[in-house]
Amino acid sequence: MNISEAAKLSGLPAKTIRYYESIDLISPPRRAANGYRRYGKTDIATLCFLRQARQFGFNIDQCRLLLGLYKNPQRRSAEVHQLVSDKLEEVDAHIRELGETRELLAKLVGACANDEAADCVIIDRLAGQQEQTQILAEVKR
Amino acid sequence: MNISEAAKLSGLPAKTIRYYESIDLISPPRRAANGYRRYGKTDIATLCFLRQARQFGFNIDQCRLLLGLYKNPQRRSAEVHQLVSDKLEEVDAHIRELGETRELLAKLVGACANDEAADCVIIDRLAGQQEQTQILAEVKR
DNA sequence: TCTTGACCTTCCTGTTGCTGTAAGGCTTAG
DNA sequence: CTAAGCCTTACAGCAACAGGAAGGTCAAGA
Repeated sequence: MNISEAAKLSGLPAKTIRYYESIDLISPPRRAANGYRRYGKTDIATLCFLRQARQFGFNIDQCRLLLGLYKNPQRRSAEVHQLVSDKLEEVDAHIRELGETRELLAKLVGACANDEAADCVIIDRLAGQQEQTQILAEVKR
Repeated sequence: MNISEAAKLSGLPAKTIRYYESIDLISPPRRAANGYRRYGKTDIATLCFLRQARQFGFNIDQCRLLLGLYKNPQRRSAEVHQLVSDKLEEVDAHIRELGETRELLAKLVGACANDEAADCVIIDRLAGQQEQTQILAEVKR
């Protein structure tokens, strides 16, 4: 099948498939006489695997590792487990960080007068607090 | 003061300050006779504002808007409120998305045998389920 | 037969928000 | 006089693609 059908079946844009080939994430497929790329079922399986892994938040390098394990019948499931639990921790850290940001933003939204006045708690907060003291110290000099 | 002191006081790398100037996020500072950039307290305040806004997750274009409001004494606090609550929603959406990913990853980690065997639930899951049926359909043809 | 439209190819550029590096000038201390 | 630690510009590169140009191919319809 041609690249557009491979794209449809795998759920990846054709552009992305070519890109993956260009960075040696997948091996170059056979070519038809006219130069068109030809994909088989194994290729589609690989592409699906990559789509899923990317959706799970693995970056390209991590996908490379996963793909290696996927294609290696000698793998130990513990290796896979390690990769995935590392990623889980990564995602957890990211969520915690975003959660903190969220709380701060929520406070700002709650504190803001939200009216026609120019006076704005948010602006004041963004302008900084501890920074202001630094600046005042500068001014006094 | 020179750029490196401005960097120290604002908490932004000197590189970033020059970058912000190059994309017209901040206005070019005065120059000393030797061509060095000279910064004053107002510049530092602006840079601090930007650092805070970036930490809150605002992208450069959003920072541009915020900065406009910051510098405009005629602003209405409602405009600021709007920008920030939009961002809050954005962050919430991001957190929800990551939360779903997290749950899926946790399930994978929990289901994996985590041993020396090659058999691995995670790999199977990443290889896809509904995709497999598609492939089987292909194979049968 | 010709043409139209839908494929396919490669190559180049742009995105976001910086960071790294090269190559060079200024300034100050020893 | 030299070494260090500033400063300058300009260009390249990161991730993970997306968009578009310029051109070749293929099947269907007038």
